[in-house]
Amino acid sequence: MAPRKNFDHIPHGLARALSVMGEWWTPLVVHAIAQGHHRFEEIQAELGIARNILTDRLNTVVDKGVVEKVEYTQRPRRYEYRLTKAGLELVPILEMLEKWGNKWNGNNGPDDGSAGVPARV
Amino acid sequence: MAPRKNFDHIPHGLARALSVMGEWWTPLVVHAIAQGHHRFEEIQAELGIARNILTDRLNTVVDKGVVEKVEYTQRPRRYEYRLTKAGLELVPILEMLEKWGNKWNGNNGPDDGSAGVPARV
DNA sequence: CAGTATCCGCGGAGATACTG
DNA sequence: CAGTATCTCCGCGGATACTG
Repeated sequence: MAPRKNFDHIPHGLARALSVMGEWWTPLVVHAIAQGHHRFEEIQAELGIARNILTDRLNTVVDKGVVEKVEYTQRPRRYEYRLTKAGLELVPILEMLEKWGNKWNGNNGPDDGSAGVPARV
Repeated sequence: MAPRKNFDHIPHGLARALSVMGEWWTPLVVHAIAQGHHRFEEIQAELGIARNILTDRLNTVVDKGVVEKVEYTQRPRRYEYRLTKAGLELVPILEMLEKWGNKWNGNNGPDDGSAGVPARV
């Protein structure tokens, strides 16, 4: 059934948080914004995400209350994206995740060190 | 293209970590194991995940070096799943995520409080 | 009990072209 | 510059039946 599942029986906000993570671009977008990339093209260039998807993720993230649009000129209506409080609080978590990712680069090797996945990508 | 993307230009372990998160069941599986559910059926029952997907996620997670299979009887070869060091280090992060999810229950409401996503499902 | 095998739907993501 | 609109691909996930 893919996301949007019935998480009810899972007694965790984790599931809720993961409904955000389900779209794996979302945290990257949040991270990019946290890095100071506030405009559409900036984020797009930074991440190399498809434009339509970026629009979509931005909506998601605004919807979730993690990011808000701030008008920065109104002649041609232009917005930039800023983290909300919720978004800001997500950042350190993303950073921990990042550190974790760097440390165990997708693989730790149970005990021999040879082990699995040699960087799938 | 979905996961397995070319994350190379994204200078973060975050992307790496997210390749694990891409499958949104993965963290839930890790969490379930951390909770003390070490056997297939336990995890399956706990999460309500489809069996084939569970097999798949379990493989992913073993592959990533987050979980390891431990044989607990060899007459009928039976394994249980235990977190590796990498897996253990992931747990507190999941917990932060969980707290975050609980706090901002998928929405904070930019300023009105009515806002978005009222539990999509 | 612990998986494996099939079949299928949905939606996330990519590429690209177009608009204000 | 900041999106929107289309179209397609494909992998995640669900359901279910089968095997050791």
